[in-house]
Amino acid sequence: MSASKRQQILDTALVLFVEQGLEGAATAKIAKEAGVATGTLFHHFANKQELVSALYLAIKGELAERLPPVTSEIPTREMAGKMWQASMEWALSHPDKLRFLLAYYQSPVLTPETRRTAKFETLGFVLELIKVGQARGELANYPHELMMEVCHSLFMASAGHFIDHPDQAADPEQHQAAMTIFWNALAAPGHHA
Amino acid sequence: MSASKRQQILDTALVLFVEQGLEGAATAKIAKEAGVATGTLFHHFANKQELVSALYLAIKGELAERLPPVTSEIPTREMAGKMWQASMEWALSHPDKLRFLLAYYQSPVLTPETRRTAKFETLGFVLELIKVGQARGELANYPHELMMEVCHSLFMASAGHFIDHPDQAADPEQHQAAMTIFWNALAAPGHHA
Amino acid sequence: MSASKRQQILDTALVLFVEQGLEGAATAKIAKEAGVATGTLFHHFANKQELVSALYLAIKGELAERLPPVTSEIPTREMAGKMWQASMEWALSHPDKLRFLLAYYQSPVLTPETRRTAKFETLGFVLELIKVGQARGELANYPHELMMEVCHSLFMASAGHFIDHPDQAADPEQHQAAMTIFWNALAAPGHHA
Amino acid sequence: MSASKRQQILDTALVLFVEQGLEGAATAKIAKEAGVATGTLFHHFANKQELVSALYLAIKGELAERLPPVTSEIPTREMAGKMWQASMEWALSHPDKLRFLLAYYQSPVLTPETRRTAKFETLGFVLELIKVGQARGELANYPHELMMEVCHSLFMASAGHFIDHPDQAADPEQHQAAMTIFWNALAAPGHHA
DNA sequence: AATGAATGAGCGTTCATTCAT
DNA sequence: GATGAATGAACGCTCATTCAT
Repeated sequence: MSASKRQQILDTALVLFVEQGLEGAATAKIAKEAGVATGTLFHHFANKQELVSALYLAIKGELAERLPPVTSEIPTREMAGKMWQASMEWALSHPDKLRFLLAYYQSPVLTPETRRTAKFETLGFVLELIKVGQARGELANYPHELMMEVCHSLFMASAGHFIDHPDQAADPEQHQAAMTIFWNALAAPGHHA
Repeated sequence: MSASKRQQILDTALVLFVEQGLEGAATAKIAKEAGVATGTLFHHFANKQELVSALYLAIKGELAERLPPVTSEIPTREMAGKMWQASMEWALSHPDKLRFLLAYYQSPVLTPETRRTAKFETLGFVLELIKVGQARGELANYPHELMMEVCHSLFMASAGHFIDHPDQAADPEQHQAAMTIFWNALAAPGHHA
Repeated sequence: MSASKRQQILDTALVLFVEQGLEGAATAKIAKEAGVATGTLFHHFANKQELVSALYLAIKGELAERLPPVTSEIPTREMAGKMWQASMEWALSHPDKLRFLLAYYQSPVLTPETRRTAKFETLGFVLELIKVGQARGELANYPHELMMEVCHSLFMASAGHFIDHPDQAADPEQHQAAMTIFWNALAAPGHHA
Repeated sequence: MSASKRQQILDTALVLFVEQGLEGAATAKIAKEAGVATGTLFHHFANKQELVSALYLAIKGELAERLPPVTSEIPTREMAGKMWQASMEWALSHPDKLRFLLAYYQSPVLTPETRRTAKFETLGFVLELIKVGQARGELANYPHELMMEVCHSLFMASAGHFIDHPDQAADPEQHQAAMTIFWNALAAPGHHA
């Protein structure tokens, strides 16, 4: 029961944070909506800030889990395509989670520490993929940090776009377009689509 | 004096919002820091929400003002390059303003109305540029909304990256890389760098 | 009006602190009882702790004001008697104030800083009196700090006793006894009553 | 183990109450620090109030145990001196306990009932000593209650003073002075030191 | 007896906003 | 227009206490 109460709180917090913002969602409201007492929330999370961080990391972790392992047995473009597709499928089936990441990635309420953990622990595979692609000459030789930012922002922007416009998300051509944009942004000369 | 007080409030609000978040920056704190009375803030802005919106639109407007007019007399790639450079120069000389846009673009505290105004009034020229580029066959024929999201997110991510890493911002090669990524993302086949 | 609200809060706080203890008297209760809004209390005192300290120092200061100036023109015993009487009169006409000092002098809720201020700023005259008396050979040559503690505790205990037992406070002989105890405690050999 | 848990709780409560005040020391904190579960504390003490009272009475009782029995076979002054010395030795070797008594004797958190029990059950011998001394003409004929208050307050003040100033506690002359003050305060005329 | 997760009333404090001056 | 004291609802959080295990 205890673990489930913790989870209920996280689930409810996600919905309320996305709907009403971090400050719009009072801890008492979250607890009530989750069907637990106010005190229970603070039994599981030392304070509201920690609830936000825990939620952020849980979501990033969940995304990371859904992704296929990086392998160099297939061309980088194919590998990147699989990644993109898996991520996008996850995003479209968990729109609230994507929106939460989108809304608070840059917010000052997230500690740099939390951001860092999210970046390196859960997105380490992106860096790996970039290195492999560069070694094979399939990806351009831009600085790694810049490339990671580009990966992150293009995916987030595309996913957000599709979530905001479900009609367009239903069109495979648009998905194809988004993936092509992503690939062309980072491909080495001669490897563009 | 009155007009200047309004501006003092906006200037102070920007700094405090970026440093401490929207809710971390109490109106009383903003007023005090700006050197005006609490009540004065509410003479100039009906409520806090309006202060946030006014600040958001003022910043977007300031950015729009710095940009060169869209013209079809030069190749799209050159035009896009000028746009990118002018935007980036503005961003790097106003890091707080960029960070503010970055942090609150996706936040639920901004009304959809404000977001819409920002998008169409101040970023209308981006759409214009896309249309011109597509007509000439220099830009790919992706859906306009998707392309605008990509423009926005790539610029924001790159500018944020350079502001966070001033050492890398000093390297012209990195700026070149960022621009190339931007161009390649949207260029029509055969027009990649 | 503003100064009076501050005073209303102090007056109400005194009563509630004595009746219900520091923690029993919620800030909201104090404000309500004082006829002001909760926020007003915090407009005048940064936090509850500061309200307690301000009250403590205000009371000590009020007592100090009531006392006659130390002079060496009369015998030490007479001088001490005047002090004692003036203090006791004040205490008996402000029983709540005396009780407040009594209850919180040793409490860990008072910062050492506040205690120190009370001791030296408002009770400096006691030290002065002791020095004069010793110079004249009328007071015993015990260490000053010990003597001050004795002065303080004998007065507090006696005043508390009389406040708890109004019937005994009405008997001049008992007051005489208390004063004699006080004098004999500190008198030099040969000067006892 | 059970009896020892009760004792662990009392020991820990003493330390935390003295350090952080009655309200600063949450029952959960006490339990944790004592190495027992929250619920265990409430098995041994019906509620927090009872824990405080039990602690208060236990300490008073411990002090009473250390004292020599009152006898009329030696002069009152000698008897009082033995009492004072035994009490002071106990106080100096249990500074936290003394401080606890000091801090909460006057506090409204202690029920009058507890205070009364402490006064008559554990300090009955003081009254006895006073009566014997008066019968012999060695102590002044002041009202008993006043004399008991004086005994109590002088001892508490002196003990507190020595605990706060260990350097002065090391000086036998200061102890002599404190005892002389105590005796002179209550001695009958002609019996002063 | 012992545990510790759960409770929810109540706390100290904040803060957007008002309004008399 | 400008001021800042005053407001009070709402917040994050605490904590004595309970109870199923």
